[in-house]
Amino acid sequence: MTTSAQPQRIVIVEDQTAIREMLAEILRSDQNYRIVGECGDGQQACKLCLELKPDLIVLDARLPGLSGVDILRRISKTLKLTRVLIFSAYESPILVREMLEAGAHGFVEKTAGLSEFKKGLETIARGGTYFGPGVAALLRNVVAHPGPASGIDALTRREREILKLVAESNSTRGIAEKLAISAKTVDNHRTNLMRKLDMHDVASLTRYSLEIGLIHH
Amino acid sequence: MTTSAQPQRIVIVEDQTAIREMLAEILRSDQNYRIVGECGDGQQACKLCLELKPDLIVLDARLPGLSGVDILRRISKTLKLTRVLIFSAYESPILVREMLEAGAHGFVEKTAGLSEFKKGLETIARGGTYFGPGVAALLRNVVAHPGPASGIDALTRREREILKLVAESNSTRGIAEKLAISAKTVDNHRTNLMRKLDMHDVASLTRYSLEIGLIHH
DNA sequence: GCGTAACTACCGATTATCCATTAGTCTACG
DNA sequence: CGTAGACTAATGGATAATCGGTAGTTACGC
Repeated sequence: MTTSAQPQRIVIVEDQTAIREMLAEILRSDQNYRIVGECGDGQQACKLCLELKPDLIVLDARLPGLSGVDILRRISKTLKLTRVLIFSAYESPILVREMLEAGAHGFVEKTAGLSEFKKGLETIARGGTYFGPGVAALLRNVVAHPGPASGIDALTRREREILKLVAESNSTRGIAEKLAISAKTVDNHRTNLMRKLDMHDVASLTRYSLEIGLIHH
Repeated sequence: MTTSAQPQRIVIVEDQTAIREMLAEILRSDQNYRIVGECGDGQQACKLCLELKPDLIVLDARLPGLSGVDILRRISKTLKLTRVLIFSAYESPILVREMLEAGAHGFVEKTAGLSEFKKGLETIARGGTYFGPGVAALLRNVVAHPGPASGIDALTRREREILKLVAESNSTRGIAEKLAISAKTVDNHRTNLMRKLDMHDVASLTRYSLEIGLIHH
Protein backbone atom coordinates (compact mmCIF):
# COMPACT_ATOMS: atom_id res chain seq x y z
CA MET A 1 0.00 0.00 0.00
CA THR A 2 1.18 3.49 -0.77
CA THR A 3 1.78 5.68 2.24
CA SER A 4 0.59 9.18 1.46
CA ALA A 5 2.10 12.06 3.32
CA GLN A 6 -1.40 13.43 3.82
CA PRO A 7 -4.57 11.34 4.18
CA GLN A 8 -7.05 11.79 1.33
CA ARG A 9 -9.97 14.02 2.31
CA ILE A 10 -13.11 12.11 1.40
CA VAL A 11 -16.86 12.72 1.18
CA ILE A 12 -19.39 9.88 1.17
CA VAL A 13 -22.71 10.39 -0.63
CA GLU A 14 -25.13 7.51 -0.06
CA ASP A 15 -28.79 7.68 0.86
CA GLN A 16 -28.98 4.40 2.75
CA THR A 17 -27.80 5.59 6.12
CA ALA A 18 -26.82 2.15 7.40
CA ILE A 19 -24.65 1.55 4.34
CA ARG A 20 -23.11 5.00 4.58
CA GLU A 21 -22.23 4.48 8.23
CA MET A 22 -20.67 1.12 7.50
CA LEU A 23 -18.59 2.60 4.70
CA ALA A 24 -17.48 5.35 7.02
CA GLU A 25 -16.58 2.78 9.64
CA ILE A 26 -14.48 0.83 7.18
CA LEU A 27 -12.67 3.90 5.87
CA ARG A 28 -12.02 5.31 9.31
CA SER A 29 -9.81 2.35 10.07
CA ASP A 30 -7.60 3.23 7.10
CA GLN A 31 -4.97 5.89 7.75
CA ASN A 32 -4.85 6.83 4.08
CA TYR A 33 -8.30 8.39 4.22
CA ARG A 34 -10.00 10.99 6.34
CA ILE A 35 -13.77 11.39 6.12
CA VAL A 36 -14.64 15.08 6.03
CA GLY A 37 -18.29 14.80 5.09
CA GLU A 38 -21.25 12.44 4.75
CA CYS A 39 -24.52 13.01 3.03
CA GLY A 40 -27.65 11.12 1.96
CA ASP A 41 -29.35 13.73 -0.15
CA GLY A 42 -28.68 15.08 -3.64
CA GLN A 43 -29.04 18.81 -3.05
CA GLN A 44 -27.03 18.77 0.15
CA ALA A 45 -24.38 16.63 -1.47
CA CYS A 46 -23.73 19.33 -4.09
CA LYS A 47 -23.40 22.01 -1.47
CA LEU A 48 -21.22 19.87 0.75
CA CYS A 49 -18.81 18.90 -2.01
CA LEU A 50 -18.49 22.44 -3.37
CA GLU A 51 -17.78 23.75 0.13
CA LEU A 52 -15.35 21.08 1.24
CA LYS A 53 -13.58 20.46 -2.07
CA PRO A 54 -12.57 16.93 -1.03
CA ASP A 55 -9.89 14.88 -2.74
CA LEU A 56 -12.27 11.96 -3.19
CA ILE A 57 -16.01 11.43 -3.42
CA VAL A 58 -17.77 8.10 -3.04
CA LEU A 59 -21.04 8.59 -4.87
CA ASP A 60 -24.18 6.49 -5.02
CA ALA A 61 -26.10 6.63 -8.29
CA ARG A 62 -29.62 6.58 -6.92
CA LEU A 63 -30.42 9.37 -4.54
CA PRO A 64 -33.44 11.32 -3.39
CA GLY A 65 -33.46 14.82 -4.83
CA LEU A 66 -30.72 14.85 -7.41
CA SER A 67 -29.37 11.68 -8.94
CA GLY A 68 -25.69 10.83 -8.89
CA VAL A 69 -25.35 11.93 -12.51
CA ASP A 70 -26.96 15.29 -11.76
CA ILE A 71 -24.61 15.88 -8.87
CA LEU A 72 -21.60 14.96 -10.94
CA ARG A 73 -22.61 17.32 -13.74
CA ARG A 74 -22.95 20.18 -11.31
CA ILE A 75 -19.71 19.76 -9.46
CA SER A 76 -17.26 18.34 -11.98
CA LYS A 77 -16.79 21.70 -13.73
CA THR A 78 -15.76 23.37 -10.49
CA LEU A 79 -13.92 20.57 -8.74
CA LYS A 80 -11.43 19.55 -11.38
CA LEU A 81 -9.02 18.01 -8.88
CA THR A 82 -11.62 15.94 -7.05
CA ARG A 83 -11.78 12.32 -8.07
CA VAL A 84 -15.06 10.43 -7.98
CA LEU A 85 -15.83 6.76 -7.42
CA ILE A 86 -19.37 5.64 -8.22
CA PHE A 87 -20.53 2.92 -5.84
CA SER A 88 -23.91 1.75 -6.97
CA ALA A 89 -26.23 -1.21 -6.76
CA TYR A 90 -27.43 -0.74 -10.27
CA GLU A 91 -25.36 -0.99 -13.40
CA SER A 92 -26.86 -0.33 -16.79
CA PRO A 93 -25.07 0.66 -19.97
CA ILE A 94 -26.77 4.04 -19.95
CA LEU A 95 -25.96 4.75 -16.33
CA VAL A 96 -22.30 3.84 -16.70
CA ARG A 97 -22.02 5.86 -19.88
CA GLU A 98 -23.67 8.90 -18.37
CA MET A 99 -21.55 8.71 -15.25
CA LEU A 100 -18.32 8.58 -17.19
CA GLU A 101 -19.40 11.41 -19.48
CA ALA A 102 -20.30 13.43 -16.40
CA GLY A 103 -16.77 13.01 -15.05
CA ALA A 104 -16.61 9.93 -12.85
CA HIS A 105 -13.23 8.25 -12.51
CA GLY A 106 -14.38 4.81 -11.44
CA PHE A 107 -17.44 2.66 -11.00
CA VAL A 108 -17.74 -0.28 -8.61
CA GLU A 109 -20.99 -2.21 -8.25
CA LYS A 110 -22.25 -3.08 -4.81
CA THR A 111 -22.62 -6.69 -5.82
CA ALA A 112 -18.85 -6.81 -6.09
CA GLY A 113 -16.91 -7.47 -2.92
CA LEU A 114 -15.52 -5.01 -0.44
CA SER A 115 -12.05 -5.69 -1.73
CA GLU A 116 -13.14 -4.40 -5.13
CA PHE A 117 -14.40 -1.24 -3.50
CA LYS A 118 -11.15 -0.70 -1.61
CA LYS A 119 -9.06 -1.45 -4.67
CA GLY A 120 -11.17 0.98 -6.66
CA LEU A 121 -10.88 3.74 -4.12
CA GLU A 122 -7.14 3.26 -3.84
CA THR A 123 -6.65 3.32 -7.59
CA ILE A 124 -8.79 6.41 -8.00
CA ALA A 125 -6.92 8.12 -5.19
CA ARG A 126 -3.63 7.49 -6.98
CA GLY A 127 -5.01 9.17 -10.08
CA GLY A 128 -6.09 6.09 -11.98
CA THR A 129 -9.44 4.83 -13.10
CA TYR A 130 -11.14 1.66 -11.91
CA PHE A 131 -14.14 -0.44 -12.92
CA GLY A 132 -15.65 -3.37 -11.07
CA PRO A 133 -15.92 -6.67 -12.91
CA GLY A 134 -19.58 -6.22 -13.90
CA VAL A 135 -19.05 -2.66 -15.07
CA ALA A 136 -15.98 -3.61 -17.06
CA ALA A 137 -18.04 -6.21 -18.90
CA LEU A 138 -20.66 -3.59 -19.70
CA LEU A 139 -18.05 -1.13 -20.91
CA ARG A 140 -16.77 -3.52 -23.51
CA ASN A 141 -20.25 -3.53 -25.02
CA VAL A 142 -20.69 0.22 -24.75
CA VAL A 143 -17.38 0.93 -26.43
CA ALA A 144 -18.13 -1.61 -29.09
CA HIS A 145 -21.40 0.11 -29.96
CA PRO A 146 -21.03 3.90 -29.60
CA GLY A 147 -24.71 4.62 -30.28
CA PRO A 148 -25.37 8.24 -31.24
CA ALA A 149 -28.56 8.95 -29.37
CA SER A 150 -29.95 6.58 -26.79
CA GLY A 151 -33.32 6.47 -25.11
CA ILE A 152 -35.98 9.10 -25.53
CA ASP A 153 -33.75 11.35 -27.63
CA ALA A 154 -33.76 8.83 -30.42
CA LEU A 155 -37.52 9.16 -30.79
CA THR A 156 -39.39 11.59 -32.99
CA ARG A 157 -42.09 13.84 -31.53
CA ARG A 158 -44.82 11.62 -32.87
CA GLU A 159 -43.18 8.52 -31.44
CA ARG A 160 -42.90 10.16 -28.04
CA GLU A 161 -46.58 11.04 -28.24
CA ILE A 162 -47.49 7.46 -29.11
CA LEU A 163 -45.26 6.14 -26.34
CA LYS A 164 -47.00 8.34 -23.81
CA LEU A 165 -50.43 7.19 -24.94
CA VAL A 166 -49.41 3.54 -24.90
CA ALA A 167 -48.07 3.91 -21.37
CA GLU A 168 -51.38 5.54 -20.43
CA SER A 169 -53.25 2.37 -21.41
CA ASN A 170 -54.53 3.43 -24.81
CA SER A 171 -54.87 0.70 -27.39
CA THR A 172 -53.53 1.09 -30.90
CA ARG A 173 -57.03 1.68 -32.21
CA GLY A 174 -57.81 4.12 -29.42
CA ILE A 175 -54.70 6.13 -30.18
CA ALA A 176 -55.59 6.16 -33.87
CA GLU A 177 -59.01 7.62 -33.07
CA LYS A 178 -57.57 10.12 -30.62
CA LEU A 179 -55.02 11.36 -33.13
CA ALA A 180 -57.33 10.94 -36.13
CA ILE A 181 -54.87 8.82 -38.07
CA SER A 182 -54.89 5.22 -39.25
CA ALA A 183 -54.40 2.40 -36.77
CA LYS A 184 -51.75 1.06 -39.09
CA THR A 185 -49.78 4.26 -38.76
CA VAL A 186 -49.94 4.05 -35.00
CA ASP A 187 -48.82 0.46 -35.26
CA ASN A 188 -45.83 1.61 -37.29
CA HIS A 189 -44.87 4.27 -34.79
CA ARG A 190 -45.16 1.69 -32.04
CA THR A 191 -42.93 -0.75 -33.87
CA ASN A 192 -40.36 1.92 -34.60
CA LEU A 193 -40.16 3.34 -31.10
CA MET A 194 -39.96 -0.11 -29.59
CA ARG A 195 -37.06 -0.95 -31.84
CA LYS A 196 -35.31 2.32 -31.01
CA LEU A 197 -35.73 1.81 -27.27
CA ASP A 198 -34.98 -1.89 -27.51
CA MET A 199 -38.08 -2.61 -25.45
CA HIS A 200 -40.53 -5.14 -26.74
CA ASP A 201 -43.54 -5.06 -24.46
CA VAL A 202 -45.99 -2.60 -22.96
CA ALA A 203 -44.82 -3.16 -19.39
CA SER A 204 -41.29 -2.04 -20.25
CA LEU A 205 -42.59 1.01 -22.10
CA THR A 206 -44.77 1.93 -19.15
CA ARG A 207 -42.00 1.58 -16.57
CA TYR A 208 -39.68 3.60 -18.79
CA SER A 209 -42.25 6.34 -19.35
CA LEU A 210 -42.77 6.67 -15.61
CA GLU A 211 -39.05 6.65 -14.95
CA ILE A 212 -38.28 9.49 -17.33
CA GLY A 213 -41.36 11.43 -16.28
CA LEU A 214 -43.22 11.15 -19.57
CA ILE A 215 -46.27 10.08 -17.58
CA HIS A 216 -47.26 10.12 -13.95
CA HIS A 217 -49.37 7.68 -11.98
CA MET B 1 -26.19 -4.87 26.70
CA THR B 2 -27.27 -8.31 27.72
CA THR B 3 -24.47 -10.80 28.03
CA SER B 4 -25.58 -14.10 26.54
CA ALA B 5 -23.96 -17.26 27.75
CA GLN B 6 -23.70 -18.38 24.12
CA PRO B 7 -23.28 -16.10 21.11
CA GLN B 8 -26.22 -16.09 18.71
CA ARG B 9 -25.53 -18.14 15.58
CA ILE B 10 -26.36 -15.89 12.65
CA VAL B 11 -26.74 -16.17 8.86
CA ILE B 12 -26.58 -13.12 6.56
CA VAL B 13 -28.51 -13.19 3.29
CA GLU B 14 -27.74 -10.17 1.09
CA ASP B 15 -26.95 -10.09 -2.61
CA GLN B 16 -24.79 -6.99 -2.60
CA THR B 17 -21.50 -8.54 -1.64
CA ALA B 18 -19.89 -5.34 -0.43
CA ILE B 19 -22.82 -4.68 1.90
CA ARG B 20 -22.83 -8.27 3.13
CA GLU B 21 -19.14 -8.12 3.92
CA MET B 22 -19.51 -4.87 5.79
CA LEU B 23 -22.38 -6.27 7.84
CA ALA B 24 -20.27 -9.31 8.63
CA GLU B 25 -17.40 -7.05 9.63
CA ILE B 26 -19.63 -5.08 11.99
CA LEU B 27 -21.15 -8.17 13.58
CA ARG B 28 -17.83 -9.94 14.00
CA SER B 29 -16.75 -7.25 16.41
CA ASP B 30 -19.73 -8.07 18.65
CA GLN B 31 -19.23 -10.97 21.04
CA ASN B 32 -22.97 -11.61 21.22
CA TYR B 33 -23.07 -12.87 17.65
CA ARG B 34 -21.24 -15.49 15.66
CA ILE B 35 -21.62 -15.55 11.88
CA VAL B 36 -22.06 -19.11 10.71
CA GLY B 37 -23.07 -18.43 7.11
CA GLU B 38 -23.28 -15.81 4.37
CA CYS B 39 -25.13 -15.94 1.12
CA GLY B 40 -26.12 -13.71 -1.80
CA ASP B 41 -28.52 -15.96 -3.64
CA GLY B 42 -32.08 -17.05 -2.94
CA GLN B 43 -31.85 -20.77 -3.64
CA GLN B 44 -28.60 -21.18 -1.76
CA ALA B 45 -29.94 -19.15 1.14
CA CYS B 46 -32.77 -21.65 1.65
CA LYS B 47 -30.39 -24.57 1.66
CA LEU B 48 -27.93 -22.82 3.93
CA CYS B 49 -30.52 -21.85 6.51
CA LEU B 50 -32.16 -25.27 6.59
CA GLU B 51 -28.78 -26.92 7.06
CA LEU B 52 -27.36 -24.59 9.66
CA LYS B 53 -30.57 -23.84 11.59
CA PRO B 54 -29.20 -20.53 12.86
CA ASP B 55 -30.64 -18.57 15.77
CA LEU B 56 -30.89 -15.43 13.65
CA ILE B 57 -31.18 -14.56 9.98
CA VAL B 58 -30.55 -11.13 8.50
CA LEU B 59 -32.51 -11.18 5.27
CA ASP B 60 -32.57 -8.79 2.33
CA ALA B 61 -35.89 -8.46 0.52
CA ARG B 62 -34.59 -8.25 -3.01
CA LEU B 63 -32.50 -11.16 -4.17
CA PRO B 64 -31.65 -12.92 -7.38
CA GLY B 65 -33.43 -16.26 -7.67
CA LEU B 66 -35.89 -16.29 -4.81
CA SER B 67 -37.09 -13.13 -3.11
CA GLY B 68 -36.84 -12.64 0.61
CA VAL B 69 -40.53 -13.44 1.01
CA ASP B 70 -40.13 -16.68 -0.90
CA ILE B 71 -37.24 -17.74 1.26
CA LEU B 72 -39.12 -16.90 4.41
CA ARG B 73 -42.14 -18.93 3.33
CA ARG B 74 -39.98 -21.93 2.62
CA ILE B 75 -38.00 -21.96 5.82
CA SER B 76 -40.34 -20.57 8.47
CA LYS B 77 -42.36 -23.79 8.70
CA THR B 78 -39.24 -25.81 9.48
CA LEU B 79 -37.21 -23.34 11.51
CA LYS B 80 -39.68 -22.32 14.15
CA LEU B 81 -37.00 -21.22 16.59
CA THR B 82 -35.06 -19.11 14.11
CA ARG B 83 -35.77 -15.42 14.29
CA VAL B 84 -35.60 -13.25 11.19
CA LEU B 85 -34.75 -9.58 10.71
CA ILE B 86 -35.55 -8.10 7.31
CA PHE B 87 -32.96 -5.50 6.31
CA SER B 88 -34.09 -3.95 3.08
CA ALA B 89 -33.75 -0.83 0.99
CA TYR B 90 -37.39 -0.76 0.02
CA GLU B 91 -40.37 -0.46 2.26
CA SER B 92 -43.80 -0.71 0.79
CA PRO B 93 -47.00 -1.62 2.60
CA ILE B 94 -47.29 -4.88 0.67
CA LEU B 95 -43.70 -5.90 1.24
CA VAL B 96 -43.89 -5.29 4.97
CA ARG B 97 -47.23 -7.05 5.20
CA GLU B 98 -46.06 -10.06 3.23
CA MET B 99 -42.85 -10.33 5.21
CA LEU B 100 -44.69 -10.32 8.50
CA GLU B 101 -47.25 -12.83 7.27
CA ALA B 102 -44.39 -15.02 6.07
CA GLY B 103 -42.93 -15.05 9.55
CA ALA B 104 -40.45 -12.18 9.89
CA HIS B 105 -39.86 -10.84 13.38
CA GLY B 106 -38.52 -7.43 12.48
CA PHE B 107 -37.99 -5.05 9.59
CA VAL B 108 -35.35 -2.33 9.45
CA GLU B 109 -34.93 -0.18 6.35
CA LYS B 110 -31.45 0.50 5.03
CA THR B 111 -32.15 4.21 5.01
CA ALA B 112 -32.28 4.00 8.80
CA GLY B 113 -29.00 4.22 10.66
CA LEU B 114 -26.72 1.42 11.74
CA SER B 115 -27.85 1.94 15.31
CA GLU B 116 -31.39 1.04 14.23
CA PHE B 117 -30.07 -2.12 12.66
CA LYS B 118 -28.16 -3.11 15.76
CA LYS B 119 -31.06 -2.27 18.03
CA GLY B 120 -33.34 -4.33 15.81
CA LEU B 121 -31.04 -7.31 15.78
CA GLU B 122 -30.61 -7.18 19.52
CA THR B 123 -34.35 -6.95 20.14
CA ILE B 124 -35.09 -9.80 17.76
CA ALA B 125 -32.40 -11.92 19.39
CA ARG B 126 -34.04 -11.41 22.76
CA GLY B 127 -37.32 -12.68 21.36
CA GLY B 128 -38.96 -9.35 20.63
CA THR B 129 -40.08 -7.69 17.44
CA TYR B 130 -38.63 -4.54 15.97
CA PHE B 131 -39.52 -2.09 13.22
CA GLY B 132 -37.43 0.76 11.89
CA PRO B 133 -38.94 4.27 11.94
CA GLY B 134 -40.08 4.20 8.31
CA VAL B 135 -41.61 0.76 8.62
CA ALA B 136 -43.36 1.68 11.84
CA ALA B 137 -44.94 4.65 10.08
CA LEU B 138 -46.18 2.38 7.32
CA LEU B 139 -47.59 -0.07 9.83
CA ARG B 140 -49.64 2.63 11.50
CA ASN B 141 -51.35 3.30 8.19
CA VAL B 142 -51.94 -0.37 7.53
CA VAL B 143 -53.45 -0.87 10.99
CA ALA B 144 -55.39 2.38 10.86
CA HIS B 145 -57.13 1.47 7.61
CA PRO B 146 -58.00 -2.21 7.69
CA GLY B 147 -59.80 -1.89 4.37
CA PRO B 148 -62.05 -4.85 3.61
CA ALA B 149 -60.83 -5.85 0.20
CA SER B 150 -59.79 -3.03 -2.06
CA GLY B 151 -57.10 -3.23 -4.67
CA ILE B 152 -54.19 -5.45 -3.88
CA ASP B 153 -55.84 -6.93 -0.79
CA ALA B 154 -58.54 -8.47 -2.94
CA LEU B 155 -55.90 -10.55 -4.70
CA THR B 156 -54.68 -13.94 -3.63
CA ARG B 157 -50.99 -14.54 -3.10
CA ARG B 158 -50.67 -16.28 -6.44
CA GLU B 159 -52.46 -13.44 -8.20
CA ARG B 160 -50.11 -10.92 -6.63
CA GLU B 161 -47.19 -13.00 -7.82
CA ILE B 162 -48.57 -13.13 -11.35
CA LEU B 163 -49.28 -9.39 -11.28
CA LYS B 164 -45.70 -8.70 -10.28
CA LEU B 165 -44.32 -10.84 -13.07
CA VAL B 166 -46.63 -9.28 -15.65
CA ALA B 167 -45.54 -5.81 -14.58
CA GLU B 168 -41.95 -6.95 -14.92
CA SER B 169 -42.49 -7.71 -18.61
CA ASN B 170 -42.93 -11.45 -18.42
CA SER B 171 -45.29 -12.99 -20.94
CA THR B 172 -47.95 -15.49 -19.94
CA ARG B 173 -45.86 -18.30 -21.31
CA GLY B 174 -42.73 -17.04 -19.59
CA ILE B 175 -44.52 -16.85 -16.25
CA ALA B 176 -45.83 -20.37 -16.72
CA GLU B 177 -42.31 -21.64 -17.25
CA LYS B 178 -40.94 -19.66 -14.35
CA LEU B 179 -43.57 -20.97 -11.94
CA ALA B 180 -43.67 -24.43 -13.51
CA ILE B 181 -47.43 -24.37 -14.05
CA SER B 182 -49.60 -24.38 -17.16
CA ALA B 183 -49.90 -21.26 -19.29
CA LYS B 184 -53.66 -21.70 -19.08
CA THR B 185 -53.48 -21.39 -15.32
CA VAL B 186 -51.45 -18.23 -15.54
CA ASP B 187 -53.97 -16.95 -18.02
CA ASN B 188 -56.74 -17.59 -15.53
CA HIS B 189 -54.93 -15.81 -12.73
CA ARG B 190 -54.37 -12.90 -15.09
CA THR B 191 -58.04 -12.75 -16.00
CA ASN B 192 -59.10 -12.97 -12.37
CA LEU B 193 -56.73 -10.34 -11.05
CA MET B 194 -57.59 -7.98 -13.86
CA ARG B 195 -61.27 -8.31 -13.08
CA LYS B 196 -60.64 -7.77 -9.36
CA LEU B 197 -58.54 -4.68 -9.96
CA ASP B 198 -60.82 -3.47 -12.74
CA MET B 199 -57.81 -2.94 -14.96
CA HIS B 200 -57.83 -4.41 -18.42
CA ASP B 201 -54.40 -3.82 -19.89
CA VAL B 202 -50.75 -4.36 -19.05
CA ALA B 203 -49.93 -0.65 -18.85
CA SER B 204 -52.46 -0.13 -16.03
CA LEU B 205 -51.16 -3.15 -14.16
CA THR B 206 -47.60 -1.91 -14.50
CA ARG B 207 -48.39 1.60 -13.27
CA TYR B 208 -50.36 0.16 -10.36
CA SER B 209 -47.59 -2.24 -9.41
CA LEU B 210 -45.06 0.58 -9.37
CA GLU B 211 -47.38 2.83 -7.39
CA ILE B 212 -47.96 0.34 -4.59
CA GLY B 213 -44.35 -0.79 -4.57
CA LEU B 214 -44.95 -4.30 -5.84
CA ILE B 215 -42.17 -3.68 -8.33
CA HIS B 216 -39.46 -1.11 -8.74
CA HIS B 217 -38.20 0.46 -11.93
C1' DG C 1 -68.81 -33.31 7.29
C1' DC C 2 -69.74 -29.26 4.51
C1' DG C 3 -68.94 -24.95 2.41
C1' DT C 4 -65.70 -21.69 0.80
C1' DA C 5 -61.62 -20.06 -1.25
C1' DA C 6 -57.49 -20.84 -3.68
C1' DC C 7 -54.93 -23.04 -7.12
C1' DT C 8 -54.81 -25.77 -10.79
C1' DA C 9 -56.15 -26.90 -15.85
C1' DC C 10 -58.60 -27.03 -20.29
C1' DC C 11 -61.78 -25.54 -24.37
C1' DG C 12 -62.94 -21.98 -27.53
C1' DA C 13 -63.30 -17.48 -29.63
C1' DT C 14 -62.16 -12.73 -30.53
C1' DT C 15 -59.13 -9.08 -30.53
C1' DA C 16 -54.56 -6.90 -30.01
C1' DT C 17 -49.78 -6.78 -30.49
C1' DC C 18 -45.44 -7.32 -32.69
C1' DC C 19 -42.58 -7.31 -36.70
C1' DA C 20 -40.82 -6.82 -41.57
C1' DT C 21 -41.40 -4.44 -45.65
C1' DT C 22 -42.81 -1.05 -49.02
C1' DA C 23 -44.19 3.49 -50.34
C1' DG C 24 -46.42 8.10 -50.90
C1' DT C 25 -46.43 13.01 -49.09
C1' DC C 26 -44.58 16.97 -46.85
C1' DT C 27 -41.15 19.95 -44.80
C1' DA C 28 -36.66 21.64 -43.70
C1' DC C 29 -31.99 22.48 -44.96
C1' DG C 30 -27.98 23.16 -47.64
C1' DC D 1 -33.40 21.61 -56.31
C1' DG D 2 -32.27 17.51 -54.35
C1' DT D 3 -31.94 14.93 -50.25
C1' DA D 4 -33.01 13.51 -45.62
C1' DG D 5 -36.18 12.88 -42.01
C1' DA D 6 -40.81 12.68 -40.33
C1' DC D 7 -45.39 11.29 -40.86
C1' DT D 8 -48.53 8.79 -43.08
C1' DA D 9 -50.55 4.19 -44.80
C1' DA D 10 -50.81 -0.42 -46.32
C1' DT D 11 -49.96 -5.88 -46.81
C1' DG D 12 -49.40 -9.95 -44.38
C1' DG D 13 -48.28 -13.12 -40.96
C1' DA D 14 -46.89 -14.89 -36.32
C1' DT D 15 -47.69 -14.52 -31.60
C1' DA D 16 -49.95 -12.91 -27.41
C1' DA D 17 -53.67 -11.16 -24.76
C1' DT D 18 -58.38 -10.98 -23.30
C1' DC D 19 -62.62 -13.01 -21.84
C1' DG D 20 -66.21 -16.61 -21.27
C1' DG D 21 -67.15 -20.96 -19.15
C1' DT D 22 -66.19 -25.56 -16.76
C1' DA D 23 -63.99 -28.48 -13.24
C1' DG D 24 -60.84 -31.22 -10.23
C1' DT D 25 -57.87 -30.82 -6.00
C1' DT D 26 -56.44 -29.27 -1.70
C1' DA D 27 -56.74 -26.67 2.65
C1' DC D 28 -59.16 -24.40 6.31
C1' DG D 29 -62.79 -23.13 9.37
C1' DC D 30 -67.43 -23.78 11.29
